Amino acid sequence: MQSEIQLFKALSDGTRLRMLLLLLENDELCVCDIMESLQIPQSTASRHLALLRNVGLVEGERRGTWMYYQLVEDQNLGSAILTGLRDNCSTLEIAVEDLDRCMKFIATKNVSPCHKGDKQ
Amino acid sequence: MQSEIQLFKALSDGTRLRMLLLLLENDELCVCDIMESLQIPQSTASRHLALLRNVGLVEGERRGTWMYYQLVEDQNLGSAILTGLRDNCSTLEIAVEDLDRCMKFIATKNVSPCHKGDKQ
DNA sequence: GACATATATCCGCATATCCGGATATATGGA
DNA sequence: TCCATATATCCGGATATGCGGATATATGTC
Repeated sequence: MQSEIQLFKALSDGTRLRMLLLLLENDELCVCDIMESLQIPQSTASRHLALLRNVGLVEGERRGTWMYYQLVEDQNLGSAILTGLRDNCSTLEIAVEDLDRCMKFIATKNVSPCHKGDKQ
Repeated sequence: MQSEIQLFKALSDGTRLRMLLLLLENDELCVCDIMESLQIPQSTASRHLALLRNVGLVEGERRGTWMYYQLVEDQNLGSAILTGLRDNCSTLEIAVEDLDRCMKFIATKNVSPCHKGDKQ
């Protein structure tokens, strides 16, 4: 049952739950999207995403310098949990705020891709 | 989302998962049933059961000197997880062994209630 | 190849969790 | 009330986890 234990461990952290909630609302996000949305340092974002990937909740795909992460569909236990997580938590204030920052940041990127909007 | 975090924390421990698997197969169990089944000290059994109770996965009812624990039905996220847990883990060797010891111990108790079968 | 950006990993420190023996509490019976 | 049994809680030590700055790696551009 080690894999189930690791799955639940991965889920038992607020930062990682926020990441999953964000990915439930976005097909894919890169690391900088997530650090901006959750307002956390890059090393923290990357470390948590690596952990989520290790337990199979998330998968990453490199495109250029960016790593795009998305939820893994069709996981045994995981999918049921993610559904329940959305039902229970997606309207929480912090989740709404995260998503709001996310949308704003992505909109900025469309003007100037992944340069934090520092120039045109 | 603190309650969800606490729920997942409670689930991210092998001893507690084994307890839940055991309770999925038995309507109710007292602490001594569980310590015998899992072969763990009494303080460990009691501590983990208290934690499971605190997150609402389990409820306890005192009957005489015994505390009988059972799963809480109709939990939001919890019920879906317990179902998935049974599907994934109930046939694991350790779960089968735990259940086997449990059945044997309960049979012994029917001869001599909760005295570890040390006399008739 | 030199450089800039994006991401991953390393490291030390702070905090949380697990374990199980020792102790405290609760209940029933003599 | 005293005692035995069942359970709960306390405690200290070992291990695990989270954090974020520093550093390493990867990729694209010039």
